[in-house]
Amino acid sequence: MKPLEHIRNSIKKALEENGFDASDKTLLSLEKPKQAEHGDISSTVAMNLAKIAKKAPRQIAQDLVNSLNKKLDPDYITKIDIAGPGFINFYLAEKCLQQSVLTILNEARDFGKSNWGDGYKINFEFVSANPTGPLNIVSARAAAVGDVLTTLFNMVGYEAKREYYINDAGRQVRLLGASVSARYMTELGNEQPVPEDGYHGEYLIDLAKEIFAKDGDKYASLADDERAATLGRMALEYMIGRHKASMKNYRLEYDEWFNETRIREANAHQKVLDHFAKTDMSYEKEDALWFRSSQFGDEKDRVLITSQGEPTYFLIDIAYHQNKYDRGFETLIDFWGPDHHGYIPRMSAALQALGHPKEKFDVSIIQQVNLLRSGKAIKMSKRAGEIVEMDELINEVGVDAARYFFVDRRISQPLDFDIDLAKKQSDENPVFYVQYAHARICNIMRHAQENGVEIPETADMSPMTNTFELALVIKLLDFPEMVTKAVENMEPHRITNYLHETATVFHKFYHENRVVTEDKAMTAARLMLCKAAKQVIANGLDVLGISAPENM
RNA sequence: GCGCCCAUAGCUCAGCUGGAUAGAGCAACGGACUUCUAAUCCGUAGGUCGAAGGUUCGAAUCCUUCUGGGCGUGCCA
Repeated sequence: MKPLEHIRNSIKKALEENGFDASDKTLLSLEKPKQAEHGDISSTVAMNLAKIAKKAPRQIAQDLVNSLNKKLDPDYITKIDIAGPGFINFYLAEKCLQQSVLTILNEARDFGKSNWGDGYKINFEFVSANPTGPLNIVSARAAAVGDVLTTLFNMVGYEAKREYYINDAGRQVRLLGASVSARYMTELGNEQPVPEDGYHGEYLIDLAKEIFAKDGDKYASLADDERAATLGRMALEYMIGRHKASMKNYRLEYDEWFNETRIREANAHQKVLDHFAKTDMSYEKEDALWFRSSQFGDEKDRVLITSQGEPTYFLIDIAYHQNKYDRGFETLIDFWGPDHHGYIPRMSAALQALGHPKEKFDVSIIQQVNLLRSGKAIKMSKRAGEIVEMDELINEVGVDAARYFFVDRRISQPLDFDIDLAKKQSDENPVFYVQYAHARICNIMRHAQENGVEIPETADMSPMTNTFELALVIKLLDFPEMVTKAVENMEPHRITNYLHETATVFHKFYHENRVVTEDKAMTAARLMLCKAAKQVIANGLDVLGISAPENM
């Protein structure tokens, strides 16, 4: 058993023994004291109980410690203190930390995993960009965040899937067709303007050229709307293909690419309309059909069917979300761009009206990205081809740096992405700092082997006693805790922070302790410690989808 | 007007759900390579946590108001 688990279990039993309710998981959370003299692990449970129990926190702490002293294994804990207003501080036994190195290595790739989520099925939908143009920078951030969070949820025992919704129908697709058709005719020498609200990006000129090179003037004789439809389908396919290629290049594998057409062809939105009609959730006004979203806290009611008789995007989207529930997902989590936050109340309202509890649908807004080059913001305008594309950025800075930077910030925070920094191969760049720690460990291993020292499968860890070594183990043991916290708070940046801190602790250890020496027992123990550090850093980088280089 | 996000060191940000003396990284300055990679480490300096109230044993963290910034507020998607 790992020391944190042991402490947690013991606190739980101590709580029960003293007549407290121990079912609240948050009561059992542990923290690391900032000052070394406050021990290795600390619990605030006594202070948190003070209000409920209406007793002095130090008194509660004393009662708990009395129980704890009877339960704790001296192989794990050498001392328990009560300090300040009622902190309970635990001092870990050296032996316990030494053995923990072996535990980490034993769990290897599974170190960090747990069954906290209990197989609960969650659908993560993210990016879902319109297939009318290349993916932009915000999509790149959403992709990184969504991918990493899905990985984290799966690590702690949820059954989480990645999903991408493709809007391959509706008004914007017609506009795409009209736009590419205009570009195509222009290519043939019959200049036509791209519709005002169409897509003006250069990528459609390129596509028109491609079509012309392949098929010549084959489509010129078609009627305008027929040509727009035909070329529109080609453009759609081309764009979706590009989106898929971008994601693959970004090391992101979706479980599902879901076409809007599937909803429309199955007439799934009709079921939503029927349900709303039956439950009096909809009404007609000014030739349109409205949904009573204001009854669920939205500012006003929303249109389901326009006065022209067309289903709105909103209606189709409701049916799509219902479809996700129908496929067995218990909770839906969407990541949307900042321009969509006004859309949350109406979708939440619709799903509640369909009988889904409010908490079964959650949206996280991923804030915008500002690209910086030479310290200045790059203007990203959606107009007339000034889009800075996701692929351009990835090609310039690399997948590793891009993923790290996009995840290294709270998602509710706008992100400044410094292109120069991301490319820099120096200590200023956190990605290299972390990767370097991994490469450095690999190098120690190589050096050992070159000098005839075999990398041990196991070792007597008792020579490992100094503060740098023990500090490293304590840091490594914190990894599963970090993973759980990242999931609970939907905060993937905790993983990058953790990795950076771990790299720091390792570099300090490296600086103070020579690993491969004449002392065979010490060498073996430190090699084991290095292996454990390598494993944890690799696991963390793996969560982020970032490579763990053997040398740099 | 209303709604969402935000305000912490010169810059970029953490701050583990209310805890102990507010921390990193960059930038600045001063040190450490005959050593398993100096892509590293050590040290110095830098703060009225936007402002004012409130809640309590205790607030950067929770509540209210204000100031200042970003975004949104279609029978678009």
